[in-house]
This record gives sequence, structure tokens and C-alpha cells, in this order.
Amino acid sequence: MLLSLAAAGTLSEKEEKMLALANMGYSLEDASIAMDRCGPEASVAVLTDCICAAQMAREEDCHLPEDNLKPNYLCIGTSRPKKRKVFEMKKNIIEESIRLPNPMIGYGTPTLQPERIHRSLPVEARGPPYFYYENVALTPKGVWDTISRFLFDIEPEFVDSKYFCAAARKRGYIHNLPIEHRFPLIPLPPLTVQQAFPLSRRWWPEWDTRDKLNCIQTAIASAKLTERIRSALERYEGGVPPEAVQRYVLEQCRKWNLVWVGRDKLAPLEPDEVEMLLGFPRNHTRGGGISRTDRYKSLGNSFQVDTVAFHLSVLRDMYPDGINVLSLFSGIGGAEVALHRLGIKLKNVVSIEKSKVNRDIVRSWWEQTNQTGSLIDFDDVQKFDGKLVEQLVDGIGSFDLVVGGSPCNNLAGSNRVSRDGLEGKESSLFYDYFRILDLVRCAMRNRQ
DNA sequence: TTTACTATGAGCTACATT
DNA sequence: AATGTAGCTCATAGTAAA
Repeated sequence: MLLSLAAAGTLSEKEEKMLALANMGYSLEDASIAMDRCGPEASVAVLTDCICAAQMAREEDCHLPEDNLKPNYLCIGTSRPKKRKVFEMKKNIIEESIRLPNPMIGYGTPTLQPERIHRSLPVEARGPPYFYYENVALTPKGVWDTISRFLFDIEPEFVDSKYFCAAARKRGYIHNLPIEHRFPLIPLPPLTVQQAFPLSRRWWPEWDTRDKLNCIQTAIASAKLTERIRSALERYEGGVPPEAVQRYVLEQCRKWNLVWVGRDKLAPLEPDEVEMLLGFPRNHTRGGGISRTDRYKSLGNSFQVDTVAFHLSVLRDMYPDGINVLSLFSGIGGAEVALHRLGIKLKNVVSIEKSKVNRDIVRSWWEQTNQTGSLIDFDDVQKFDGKLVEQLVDGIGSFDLVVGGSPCNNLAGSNRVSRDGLEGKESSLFYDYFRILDLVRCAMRNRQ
């Protein structure tokens, strides 16, 4: 009865499940057959397992080759979900959308308290397992409403990491953790660019009034751009340039997150500076065969560690002996680093991450931090099925925390090409977070 | 209430350059 | 073959002014 609490009144439980399955890439025919076969009470996780089983059987019958295993199609997608139908179902959903808070401080930061710091969770949503889901705050309309509906109607906690470090990072978090008695990582990181980059102070002109950086993304400014700016500025010989020039330079600074590194000289952040701003140990992503471009990409896709750690800090006193973690879309291990820095012992970490360089980064961090637990990794969330969950739960007992941020490519504002929303090729992997969380909850319930 | 203007943003891809 | 560059078919929210 997972979705009984979904969307009071907007969609029926059956429609909600159909939409979920369509979004996961199944044909509506397959979804409908599975629902008939498994009954109205079946969860989406059970339904997907059922479709997979049917398709595998079908495959055996026909001796089909495996090459129609496409990324967005779990198991063997037979046909693309009918776009029109998905659109119509989606249209029904759009009612009152979730609004972003201002200031974006969620249930509080180390220094700021909101008006109200209380919430009550529906009984079905309570942990264990605790879960923590993350994605960009500024999505196309309706996306957070859908995500929230799938995660027990819990209201997202929107937080801008500019209250935790010197760079903005507006994100939404849906979790079932307590929100009382949080504490921050020590030492508190610098909160302004001037504190974070003391050497730049000497070159920072009065008319550049920024004291925070914008969101750290995956691409950086070209050398050509900083050269153009330098030659535009050097004509004024260190004096104050005309307002039009100031405006142009500031616009580029904001767009590309540039910092001052010399007279008239601006530069993009170095990878180790990004590591510092995001709360990772220095050289966390360095070496081991990773290219500079990939380093920027992996870092740009990551958590801000201090922010996430503040939210996860409540786990420390709840689990003095340590926790078992299931980490989806682990990337460079933001959640793992946060937990470790909080002093929470990591017993078993099961980490699913597609990129090999990222898996290597987490593995090498794990080996360098004298972990006593074990790190088990997988590469594909879509192949992570109920059998595997059962097997893991049998092995390690239970998962205390299911953490992850699913891909934002199709949600993020910078994307001009494929900002397709939650049904986009990568962003629809959110439904696998939901599916796997559901499988874990089922497995743990069955063990009791 | 509407309208005009501004700022932001875990990105994508064809093509040039090395 | 890998890396760098530029332009991009923008959506959304906030602000000030009418």
C-alpha cells in the first residue's frame, strides 16, 4: 500500500502506478498486464520485478539478442510509452505547485533558524530505514510535486548551500530524518569568497561587490574569455573602468564563477579550490587516471558536504555503533565523506555508481581513511533488483540509511537541449531511487 | 492586478584545435 | 582520439513599476 497516500484526490492509485511505470520506460501494455497479474495492492517495485520476469521469459522463448537493453528501458522495453498518454496523465497532476522558500534555509542552518522548526511525518514514512533524497531546487514546474508524492508526500527541505560555504547551491532534500538537535561539521568553512581566497583580496576591485560565488557547475570558463577580459581592463591601467565595462565584466564573473588572481586577471576555480568549497578533502578527486575535465564534471555533480552533513548529523547519537548505508548515484562519495567527517562509523556501504572514475575515487578514499567496514559497489541502478536487495539484507542485517541524489541533467536550468523534466532520459532514474527504497523497506519488513 | 526587466543555472553538442 | 570553444530554440522566480 505504498502509494495510498499519494496525491490525495488528483490521481487514482492505479494511475499513479501506471505513470511511474511509464516514466521508468515500460510500455503501458506491460504495465497493465503486470497490474492485472499482481493485483491492486502490488507496489511499483513488485510490478517492475514482475514485468522483468515476464520479459525474461519472453526473451527465452524467442531467443532474442540482448542488444535491445537500452539505458532508459529496464529489462527489455518493448515500445516507448505513448507520449500523448503520459502527457495527459501529467497534465492532471499540475495543480498547486510547491514554492521555494525565501530565505532558502530549510529547517535551519548552523546560524539561522526559520519561523517554525517542527514537522510531523506520516506513519508509513517513518524510519528505519531512514532515507535522504536530493536534487536541484530549480526544476521545471511540477517536478518536486511529483517527487514528493512518490516519497510519502513529505515536503522537500529547500536549502541554499551559500549558508554553509562560500558558494551558492540551491537544492531540495526529501528525507525522514529528525530535524531537532542537528550540528554542523567543525571547523565551519569560510562563508565569503574573501575568506575562502585570501590571496585574491589584493586584486579584488571595489566595484566587484560579490561576496559569494554562484553555483559550481561542471564546465569552466575558457582561457580565451579571461584573456578578453584582461585586455578590456588593462586599458584603464588599474583604475576604475567605465560602468559599461564593469557591467560586462561582472556579468561574465557571475556567469562563469571567476575569481581575481592578479591585476586585471580573472580565472576559473581550480579543481582543488572546488574540492575545498564543496567540503571534500584536498586532492579527493586528483590522480588515479582522472582527467581535469572529468574532475570538474564529477565535482560539479556532487553534494556540498557541510550542508548534507548538517542534515545527517542526527544519526550520530542514534547509531553509536555505526550504520549500514545504501548509497545510490554515489558519485564521488559526498554522503560517505559527510558521514565519516561526522564521526559516524560506516559498517557496510553498498554504493551504486555508473562512472568508473567515480567508483575509483570512492574506493581510494575508503582505503585511505582506515575504514573498518566494507565497501561493496555496483554500477547500474536499473539492474539492482529485489533478489539482490534480499541477498544484501540477508548478509548485513539491514540498511539504516538509503541516500542519493538522482541525475538532474533533464531538470537543470543550464540545459538548453534536453530539459525534459522528470521523464527525461537520465532524470527518470529518480524512479529507480523510489523503486529501490521500496524494495529495501519491503525486505526489512519481511525480516521482522 | 499586470507588465517589463533582471538574474540564475550539478548542461549539450557540433565543430575546431591539438 | 582527446580536449577546448562557442552558441545555445530557456524556464522560472524575483523585483520594481505601472
